[in-house]
Amino acid sequence: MKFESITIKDIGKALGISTSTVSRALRGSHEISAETKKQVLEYAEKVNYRPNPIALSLKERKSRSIGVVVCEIANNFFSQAINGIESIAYNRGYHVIISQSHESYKREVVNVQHLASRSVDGLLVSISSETTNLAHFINLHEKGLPIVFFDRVTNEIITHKVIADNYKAAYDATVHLINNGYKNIAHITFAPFLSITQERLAGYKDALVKNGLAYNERLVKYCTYGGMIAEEIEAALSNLFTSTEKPDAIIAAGDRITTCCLTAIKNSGLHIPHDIAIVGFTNSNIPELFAPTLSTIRLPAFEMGQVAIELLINLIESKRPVTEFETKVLQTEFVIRESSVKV
Amino acid sequence: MKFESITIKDIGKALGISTSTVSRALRGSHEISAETKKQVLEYAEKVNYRPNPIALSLKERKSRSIGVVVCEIANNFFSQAINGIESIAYNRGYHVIISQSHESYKREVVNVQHLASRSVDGLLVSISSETTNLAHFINLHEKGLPIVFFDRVTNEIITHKVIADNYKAAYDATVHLINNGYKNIAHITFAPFLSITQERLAGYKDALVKNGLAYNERLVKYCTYGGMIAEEIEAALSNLFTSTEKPDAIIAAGDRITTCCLTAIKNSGLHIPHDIAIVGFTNSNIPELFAPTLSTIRLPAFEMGQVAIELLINLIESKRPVTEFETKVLQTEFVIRESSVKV
DNA sequence: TTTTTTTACGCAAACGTTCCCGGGAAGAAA
DNA sequence: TTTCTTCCCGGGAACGTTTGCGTAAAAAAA
Repeated sequence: MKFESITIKDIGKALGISTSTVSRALRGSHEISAETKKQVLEYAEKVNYRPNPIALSLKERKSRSIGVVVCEIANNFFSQAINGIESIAYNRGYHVIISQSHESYKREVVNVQHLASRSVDGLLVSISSETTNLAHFINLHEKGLPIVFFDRVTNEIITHKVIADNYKAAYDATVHLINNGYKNIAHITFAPFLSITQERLAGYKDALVKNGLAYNERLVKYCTYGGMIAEEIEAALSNLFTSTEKPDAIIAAGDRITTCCLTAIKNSGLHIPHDIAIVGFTNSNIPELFAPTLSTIRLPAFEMGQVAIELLINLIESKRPVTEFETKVLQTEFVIRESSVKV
Repeated sequence: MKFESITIKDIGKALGISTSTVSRALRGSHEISAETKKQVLEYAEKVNYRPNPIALSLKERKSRSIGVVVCEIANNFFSQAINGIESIAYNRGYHVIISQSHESYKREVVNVQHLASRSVDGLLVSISSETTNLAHFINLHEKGLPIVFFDRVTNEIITHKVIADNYKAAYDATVHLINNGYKNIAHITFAPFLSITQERLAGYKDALVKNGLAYNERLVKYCTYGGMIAEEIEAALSNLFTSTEKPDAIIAAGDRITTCCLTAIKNSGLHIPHDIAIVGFTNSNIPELFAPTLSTIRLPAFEMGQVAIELLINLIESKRPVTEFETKVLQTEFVIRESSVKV
């Protein structure tokens, strides 16, 4: 099955003029007579002519499309971020091609290569939790492909970055729990190499220390697969609860981790927040529907997406090589609900 | 900023052979000597040659990309469906370009036109709730662009369709509520023109009638914007609760509608399931975390995506025009939890 | 040796577009 | 009348590939 469409050549033939004249008329060149222009424009309108973007891409060596690399879109944070990305990209005439790594290094590499070979003009990336080797990004970046990282970023590549203030978020959440009388605060988080993990861990640590509590690394559990695998989180939890230093509070670092924790706690018969408190990093829009209602740290996902795509498009459209890069830090939103306040 | 890459011309020049020879060597043509092939292959590998897909698209008049038109990806059903779509598309060498209508007819039209002009090879569509005029699809379809509808389908276009068994789902849910002693069962659903609305409504009606209850149209509320606008749902609810025929149960037709109903009921101080029961069509993966746990009808989103993309790719790759179309009906999953069972 | 076949490769066109360059016609300046 | 501008427009190359056709050299057959 094929899908024929009208070309500039067809118009030229129909009107008895050359393709170059048609092209120029369409672009409103001054060196085409008003009469010819009118004729071409009218005919093009009549036959509903649409320039072939593929031919244009070939000629201009750019595709007006940008690639997005995230772990998965079935995740509140990323789907909201993609909404932000799309809202801007569309207006600026760019297409968005989304690919999911599912937290797998291998798939990330494949996806990135695929996107690059599809000639995307730039990449918007949130690194997978399995990724420690960044060669696939570095290669492309060195060849001149504009890349902007968001949320899960890296210091190994000097470019624009957009992150949330994870340090402050974790700090505030920890202080909040301490102020509510919790003393054994666990932190269930992503893979240790991820920037978000490190930022949050730092905030968590500092809050503990500044409030006279010791940092206990046995209370920190890393989920290498970022919660894609429920067993991983359950293992972390059972490990916590069987240890001698049982936590009385948890800070969960992600959407899945949070819901998994809630389920596990519920199944274990513990009472929230009496036996254990929980604060979750989640962009769920229904934290009030949980029982008890869930205290959350919400990332500015939509805005992060918007800022990231703005930066990327600026990079793409910049006439001269950009040498000054910035890291934008957006504020998170901390909403205290029942799950972290003892009654 | 631009991003140069290696072409077969470069390879030819480097090896002192023509581009056609390089092309043929790369494709493993039999009319190229083993020696030359080896040379070319090795060199291509060495410089990391990647064929330019844009040039290929131009030549073959297809882009190996397919467009997906949904309401929004920040929705469990659609993000799961997209996962299904991607899982297949990737393996078969297709790119997926996602666009969101946000339940707006205007945006749907713009998106579809945009996708078409980007030369997608086919379209996977779930119609927006505002859409009553299908001209934008009919046009493209008549020009030969393969389209497969899923979830929200239409009878105005003869092509493959993939839907859930909405009739049975609604029927079963209604019967379940009746069996649990509920008599005034309300149905809060999408726009009346949507196929899913009609299918569910039919199941709901038939279940009532077959169980000796009268169908009361005042208990059915339509949300034209499919729950994108919370006020719409709230209005429907307050309308229901202030009427003389107060419902004692609700069947909510979508993700957003369900959560919105839960919030509203919670705020109104009513007790679920004592004062009012609720069953929701939702693909949320945390219905157990709600209080009370939520009885749900889950659509086979992932499978629907998979089946739809399979059908679409078959259509695209079919040598001869396809005249036999099918409508696949997949089964839903009904899980009864606390919200619909009186204690 | 001559003729035929096979092998291995190059040329050029095509996909749809833009844009440089060149040139004819008409009008203006000499 | 001749020369110079100005105004319009067409030819053709280029972007990266594939592919039909042509052909020189080598191999096989005569």
